[in-house]
Amino acid sequence: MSNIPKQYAPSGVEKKWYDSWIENGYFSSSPDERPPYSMVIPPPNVTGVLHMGHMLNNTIQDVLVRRARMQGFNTLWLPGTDHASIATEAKVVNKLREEGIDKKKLSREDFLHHAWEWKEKHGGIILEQLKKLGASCDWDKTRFTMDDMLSDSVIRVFIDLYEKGLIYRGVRMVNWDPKALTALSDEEVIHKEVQSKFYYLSYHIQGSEETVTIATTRPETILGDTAICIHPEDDRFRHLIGKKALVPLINRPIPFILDEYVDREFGTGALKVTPAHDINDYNLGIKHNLPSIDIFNDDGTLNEKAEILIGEDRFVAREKISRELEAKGHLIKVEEITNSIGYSERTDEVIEPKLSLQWFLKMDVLAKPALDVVMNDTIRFHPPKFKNTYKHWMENVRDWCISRQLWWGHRIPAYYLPDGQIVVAESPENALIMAREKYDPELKDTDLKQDEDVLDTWFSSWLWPISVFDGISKPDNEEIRYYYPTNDLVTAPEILFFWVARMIMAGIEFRNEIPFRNVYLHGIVRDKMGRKMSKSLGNSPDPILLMDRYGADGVRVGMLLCSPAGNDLLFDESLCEQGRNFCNKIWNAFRLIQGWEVDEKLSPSQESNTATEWFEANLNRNLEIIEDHYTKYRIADALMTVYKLIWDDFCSWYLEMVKPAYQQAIDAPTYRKTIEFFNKLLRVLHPFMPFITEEIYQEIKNDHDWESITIAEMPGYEKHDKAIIDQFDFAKLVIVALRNLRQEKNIPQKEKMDLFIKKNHQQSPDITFDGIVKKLCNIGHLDYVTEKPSGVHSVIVKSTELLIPLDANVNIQEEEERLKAELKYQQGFLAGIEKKLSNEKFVNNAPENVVALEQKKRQDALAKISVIQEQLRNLQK
RNA sequence: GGGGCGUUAGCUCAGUUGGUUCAGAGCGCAUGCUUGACAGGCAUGAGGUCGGCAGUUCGAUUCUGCCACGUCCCA
Repeated sequence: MSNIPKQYAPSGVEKKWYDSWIENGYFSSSPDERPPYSMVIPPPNVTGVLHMGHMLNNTIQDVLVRRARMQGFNTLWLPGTDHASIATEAKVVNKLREEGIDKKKLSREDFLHHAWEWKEKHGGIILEQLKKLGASCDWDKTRFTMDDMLSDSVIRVFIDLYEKGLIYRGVRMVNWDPKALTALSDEEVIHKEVQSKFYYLSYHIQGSEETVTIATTRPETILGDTAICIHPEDDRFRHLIGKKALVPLINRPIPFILDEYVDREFGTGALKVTPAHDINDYNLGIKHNLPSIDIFNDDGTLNEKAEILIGEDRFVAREKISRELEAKGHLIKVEEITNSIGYSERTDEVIEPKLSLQWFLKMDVLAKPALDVVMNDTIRFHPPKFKNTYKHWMENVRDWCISRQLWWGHRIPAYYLPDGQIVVAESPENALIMAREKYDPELKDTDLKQDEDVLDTWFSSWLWPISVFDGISKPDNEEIRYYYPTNDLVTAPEILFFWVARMIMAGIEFRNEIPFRNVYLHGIVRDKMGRKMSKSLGNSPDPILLMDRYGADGVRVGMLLCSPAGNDLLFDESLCEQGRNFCNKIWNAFRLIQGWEVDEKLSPSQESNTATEWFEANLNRNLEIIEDHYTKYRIADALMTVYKLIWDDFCSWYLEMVKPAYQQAIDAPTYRKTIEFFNKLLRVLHPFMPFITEEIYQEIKNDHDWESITIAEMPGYEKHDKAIIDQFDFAKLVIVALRNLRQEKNIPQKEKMDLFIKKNHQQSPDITFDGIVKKLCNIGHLDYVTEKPSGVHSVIVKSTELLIPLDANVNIQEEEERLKAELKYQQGFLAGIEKKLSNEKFVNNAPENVVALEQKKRQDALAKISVIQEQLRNLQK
């Protein structure tokens, strides 16, 4: 034993086995006659580095995949990354700026050259990091959303949807990011409550001395005002109908309109209407046929339509115009209010609602079937509570703005003719052919101009489970037919709509089949104070350092222990410590067993036979429980069950039962049984802790076993004997009671003691575990008695009395108090049951078994009471 | 303002059709353990009116309603 270190050292072990797994191709998959188990990774951004969210997400996936592999499925976990238009373009632009290069001066081709260079250099970091975690992906199948195969799919899908009339181009109010200079989808806008100023401004009425006061948080937008709206039933403003107000500073006359949209209680009850810069005003503008004056440039500065403050940034303009309004007497007062402001998810810039010509995908047709398959459990969400959230979103879905004013991404395959006609085709050549056929046979290639914009990144991600198998372009290829639909998807609820919902839509639309059967939604990793982990707070541990410190196995356990499905998890490094300690526990069980000397001539003792019989039954019972947890996607519970099975049942109970005395040998049958148990336990544990289980498996496996635990068979549960488990549960109570007594009476474990057992109420002794009780409690003589001897201390377990002769005098008074308290509790308990049983309504209405149960409880209580009473009488003798 | 989700031990969470001595787990905490697998360990123990108030029921942590608090989404 001396040559095995006392503490498990993961560092060398993990690299060694990961390399070996890859070398042997255990994670590679190609279609064959076995049933498939497939899963696609939620592709991380190429800009990303591994954070705690990835750790959790990928640990869960790896657990599912490794288990499926051991269950004999042909398992494919397909890895990859997405191109992250906005984030990547921002990174590349910044990098170029640091090198003194201005993006605007580059051609599209040159810029893309830089972007690809950046991607090749940094884009694979995160996947490399996942290997350290032990991720059992098929790396040969690694995909990227801008690979040719996947890009083709995106373009084909765009064309298909355009031809179906689901994609259209239109002017809409979009969320404009003036920093990234692109439109964003609704989902990319984060609303925050902020303190704002509420400016009360008075407008002169044309041809009158009168004024009207409106309130706004954005005084600079008055320059785009085209009406003032009042409630039709608001008497305060009735006399103004038909007159015109003058926009301060520029004196543009604008009409009054009537609409019930106005909240009479809010502000002054008169609402300025700026259709170009507010979504609600925009809708009012359409309804009342108002002109729309867009006063902003794309970068958020004012343009010539504003008439004044041209070229100023919107926030500078706000300050300047408020001072000028005040100087000219238009500013009545300023209030502080909190309101909700939209920010760009990527750049944190305040979103400017902006009218703009964009490409949209109609959602209603696609959403309907995608909602149905979730509501009728064709696709199951785990936990199912997210069905509600999903439903709510799908029933209120709005058209998806899919164009982005960027270069990095899939360029929209729309081509404009000189007269503004549009053709949509997969290549410029095809576009030209189509344009000639449809519009003008004389057209030349230089007459066509391709749309400058690219598609939203999610417009490629939504195809991911299909496009990674080339299932769009080659719908009948072997891989897509074999691996699709995938089995499970593991992701976070925050991208339920961004991604999950859209994948479901795409699956149904393009394959007429759901993309996955189960969606496991895990929470967000937060710090232990409940704050989201972020770079700026610096509260996120570096996963790589964590794995160096605690081992990948330890960190995996740490992640999983705090991650019940669907809940956010408060991560604490001490959880990894717990994982590491668990490794050590297993390691030392290995040391113990490895150190045993085996004697082939010995036959097993009665205790060892009982122990193996019990553990076998107990193991199977736990395998059944674990199976049930997996079925319900309760990964944390499955792990905790294994954890307790190994630590408590195997190490603390079983090994202590069969452990030979100091410097004694163990008999061969018990030894072999113990190795067999250990082997099974390692296999059950392997999906959670792949490295240490392989390390030990390789040491204890037999010649006929699988060459690696990664491809070994996952133990299934067998029918087991429940009786012996119950017998042991009682023995356990006895052992704990005796240990407790030793501690109370200060009797060292080393000191042998004798034990008399008195069964009551005609119960006959069950001696199955007596040998084990003697061994674990260091009992000298164990005898059954019918009368209580004198000078013994007694402990009651159920209705059995344990009687221990003690040298020291028994403290009668203390004993009496203890018994009286116990008696009181039991009598109270009995009274409750009696009350229930004497209630006719209960006896008549409750199911038979419940009533029977209460009667049994009464019997037990009565029995126990009589034992206590007898003891009290004996004490007083 | 509208909606979703949640509130159980000091912390993080289980509790599966209302009924077992059912109020649980892990961690933490307390007390005691130095030879012989493991102090990254062993043993024992203490902690909760199941957010509040009503209701349904023979019986509610579990079902219903209202309220409070937290959190997320939408406007």
